[in-house]
Amino acid sequence: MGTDSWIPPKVLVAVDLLIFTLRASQLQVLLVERGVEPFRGALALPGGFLNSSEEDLIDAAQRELAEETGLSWDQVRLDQLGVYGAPGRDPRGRVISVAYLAIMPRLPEPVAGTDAADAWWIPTHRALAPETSLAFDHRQILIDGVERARSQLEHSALATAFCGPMFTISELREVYEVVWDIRLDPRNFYRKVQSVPGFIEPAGPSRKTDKGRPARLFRPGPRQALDPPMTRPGERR
Amino acid sequence: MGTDSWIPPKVLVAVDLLIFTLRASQLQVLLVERGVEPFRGALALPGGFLNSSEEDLIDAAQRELAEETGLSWDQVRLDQLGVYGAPGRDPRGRVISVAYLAIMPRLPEPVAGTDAADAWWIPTHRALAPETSLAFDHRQILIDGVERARSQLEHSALATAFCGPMFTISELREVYEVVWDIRLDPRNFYRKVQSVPGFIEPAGPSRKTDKGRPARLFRPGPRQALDPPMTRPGERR
DNA sequence: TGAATAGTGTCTTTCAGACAGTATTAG
DNA sequence: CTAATACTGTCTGAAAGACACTATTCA
Repeated sequence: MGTDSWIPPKVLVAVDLLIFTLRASQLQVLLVERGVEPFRGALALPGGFLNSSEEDLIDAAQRELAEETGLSWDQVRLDQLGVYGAPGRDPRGRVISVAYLAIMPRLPEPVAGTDAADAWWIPTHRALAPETSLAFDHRQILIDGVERARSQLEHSALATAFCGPMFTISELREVYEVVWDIRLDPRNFYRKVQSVPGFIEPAGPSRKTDKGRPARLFRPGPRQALDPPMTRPGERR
Repeated sequence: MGTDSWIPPKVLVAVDLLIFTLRASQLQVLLVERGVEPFRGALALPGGFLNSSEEDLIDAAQRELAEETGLSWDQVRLDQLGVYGAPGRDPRGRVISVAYLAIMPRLPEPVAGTDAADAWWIPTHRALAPETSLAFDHRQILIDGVERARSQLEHSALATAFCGPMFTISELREVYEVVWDIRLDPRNFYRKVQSVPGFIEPAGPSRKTDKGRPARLFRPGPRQALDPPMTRPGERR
């Protein structure tokens, strides 16, 4: 349209990571303190620009994930959350950012990042509190990511990603209770979760201890899409 | 990391549109014939590059939508489907494409595009048939878009977007039947759809004619998220 | 022993699906 | 009238939620 001399603009492309985990019975997100302008000193999602014109987006996300957490490829599933590309979102110029969602199993240690001495787990409710200011449009990305995680618990086996390779049904129930911010009946949950084919599988006759009677251990099953879905109470009606 | 002289790469950004509608009891998608290389002569999704560094992504999508269909802003809802940015997807160089999903009401006329004498409605099953070749990775985008539309029918009021401002419950049912490719019991659907609060509202005492008894007219209700959701049969168990 | 958590059985309510039957139009 | 579609009523089976009960551990 118009003259032949028009040339489409090129823009910078970044990837940002929403890394969620469960700590202290809270949904927490990994945030870094920015060491450079803009937003120096503010909290932000870990991320960065593409390394080269040949780097795939998902590869860039996995590279950032490895840099921040030490976890690499096939240990953590990355889901594309969306693109954030409003013209004014980065004061340095036009940058569009592709956000990825990652879930990490509950870990007792702080972060254990490689070059991430400036990274912390922050409860999402605190990260989203009015007094916390996040760089760029990362507050909106975080809001969208929490909502995505909540939704994914219903229809996918995402919840098991919050647990280790072995877990009890109580631990799995805590994932739902924390992310959805509700209480679930342990007995109904117990049977419900086992009735979904392929969701979880018994993991040997082993057991585990905590406070009362030892619980059976399970591992994630083969199914990614849950059918029938886990129904979120309070959403109905 | 590394030297200070490293400069992140800039890439071209495109928007591509998945425009769906219902025609002849089929889910159809608007495709254009490419007039230039690469993929000259092949079918492709309508789309194009950002106009300028200051253009917002959604604005670019709406601009393309207006160019292809004449429909503008607030007439059609656009949902971001995702980013497609594999390094080799465009032979011209690195291009990442943001795909948007749009639903248009059923229209009797062909296309009525402005500059789109080379645009056609194609049934999705034909566009996805092995003998049809689509440019770039547009086949994958189409696959993802169809799946997104199917999923959205369950949890959102997207189905009403396929209808005009007034519709009968039979027309709404046809949307579900076509997109999900199933048959639904008209009587159960009739009550189910009215029991979801805010989904549809009676639109005056008016009526409409087709073949048998005239049907009441409805209009879209205020709710975007459906609760309880419409359940897709065949998905359960 | 009691406290705490794991796991089972069972009842009730709710809702999706099946389907008979009535209402209103065109021909 | 018949054919066709719109709409209503009712039954049934499956699943969600409530909750009593038993099992197994620790202190």
